[in-house]
Amino acid sequence: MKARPGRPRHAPEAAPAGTTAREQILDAAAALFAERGFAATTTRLIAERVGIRQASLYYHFAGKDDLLIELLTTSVRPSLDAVRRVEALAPAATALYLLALIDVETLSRTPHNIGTLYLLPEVQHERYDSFRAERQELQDAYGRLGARAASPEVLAGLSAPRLGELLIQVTEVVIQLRRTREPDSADAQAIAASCLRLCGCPPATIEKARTEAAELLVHA
Amino acid sequence: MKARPGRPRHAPEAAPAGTTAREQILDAAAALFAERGFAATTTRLIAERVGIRQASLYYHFAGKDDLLIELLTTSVRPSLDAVRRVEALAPAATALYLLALIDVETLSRTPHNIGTLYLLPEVQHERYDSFRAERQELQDAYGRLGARAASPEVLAGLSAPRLGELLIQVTEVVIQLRRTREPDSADAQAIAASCLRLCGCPPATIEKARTEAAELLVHA
DNA sequence: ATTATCTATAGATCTATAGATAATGC
DNA sequence: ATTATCTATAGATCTATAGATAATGC
Repeated sequence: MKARPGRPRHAPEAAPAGTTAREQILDAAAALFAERGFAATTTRLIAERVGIRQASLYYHFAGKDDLLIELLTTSVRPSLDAVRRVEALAPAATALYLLALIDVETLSRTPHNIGTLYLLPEVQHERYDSFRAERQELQDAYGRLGARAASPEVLAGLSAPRLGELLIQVTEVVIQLRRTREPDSADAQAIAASCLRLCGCPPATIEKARTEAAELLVHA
Repeated sequence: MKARPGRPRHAPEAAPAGTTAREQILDAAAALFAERGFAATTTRLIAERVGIRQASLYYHFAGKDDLLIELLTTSVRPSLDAVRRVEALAPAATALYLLALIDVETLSRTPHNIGTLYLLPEVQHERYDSFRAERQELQDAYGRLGARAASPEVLAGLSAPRLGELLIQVTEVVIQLRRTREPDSADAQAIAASCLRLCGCPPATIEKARTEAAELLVHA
């Protein structure tokens, strides 16, 4: 935590004050993993961006894998926290709207579009099981909320788990979107509304959810 | 094209009859790229799967990049063909439903879940510009059809390009879905219906689109 | 003669470890 | 003395090229 002693770096440089070496490394790794993928990112590249030598990474992390694991787990956390805060709310349409909104805002503001990491092929490996399990929790929550908010005819053609897959997929459009532009709050509202629409909620319900969600956000 | 002469392979083996060496290589590369990503797939691994030596790949392809380029371009083609067949149809809801349906079925049946390749970080590189341009065409078509099918209140909050992003994102849930199970035609119908619902189409319109689309598919 | 493969290998990485060293803190 | 870095390097790749060779076709 405290960053004090130790031999100085060869590059005396631009270390943003108040960040530990660990944080600097994770940040550099996040940027590179998101941009070029995991396998194509070398430890040398990460070190260069931090301003240290390649071998110095190993003082802080046991290997490249550990970097990705840490980045992945800290990235779902905020969404799962949002689930806990939101799930008990009624009506379900409002809860779902709010979850989508928070999720999209989080993905929008995360440095280096970290959501991209979910898409890396490496994440399918069992080494990252526990991350995928957390992600599945989030998806299940979307499924439960969606099923509560959905009209009966929608549910006839779409089980809760399938709904969860669709809804999380809709919110994550923001990851793709960030590749071409900076998402704004109109994007977030549009995405959250799309979730409800996909559930078959009528316009009045969506409008109500929108205002109630805005209300709830102010009070938090 | 003809596969005849040439020194025999060291592995006398299981080459599926009627496939050229080129095709065998592309197929092996597709499977590996989809499973482990581009950078993590070595030319040796591809060659092993084909049953040839690593260096023999270079007789057929100039390098790894060319493999990915060829796989990507042949993978959007069918969807763009579907756009041309479908775009002029009326009502727009039926056209959109049909496009989504064809697209989902294509992605469902493609060997090795090739859609996964769209998600590879390498594809962001300018080397793959022309693929991304074709992909953008498809997205634009979704946007145009969606805008024609959407209710006015939906369009108030969502421009055609944004709608395109959302709709293509919804259809591509099938890529994620294939990672855990074999999608069936109920999945395809549910996804196509979700596209219309997201556009704010009322249930009656969706039902009509579904039957009309089925009708049109039989006649093709 | 032509073709499709093979063997061998150069040159360029890349990850991770071993051990030295330049700071601060006590 | 402790800490965080450094230098140096082993060992394991990986891509791509050069040139040889085992088939078929003429």
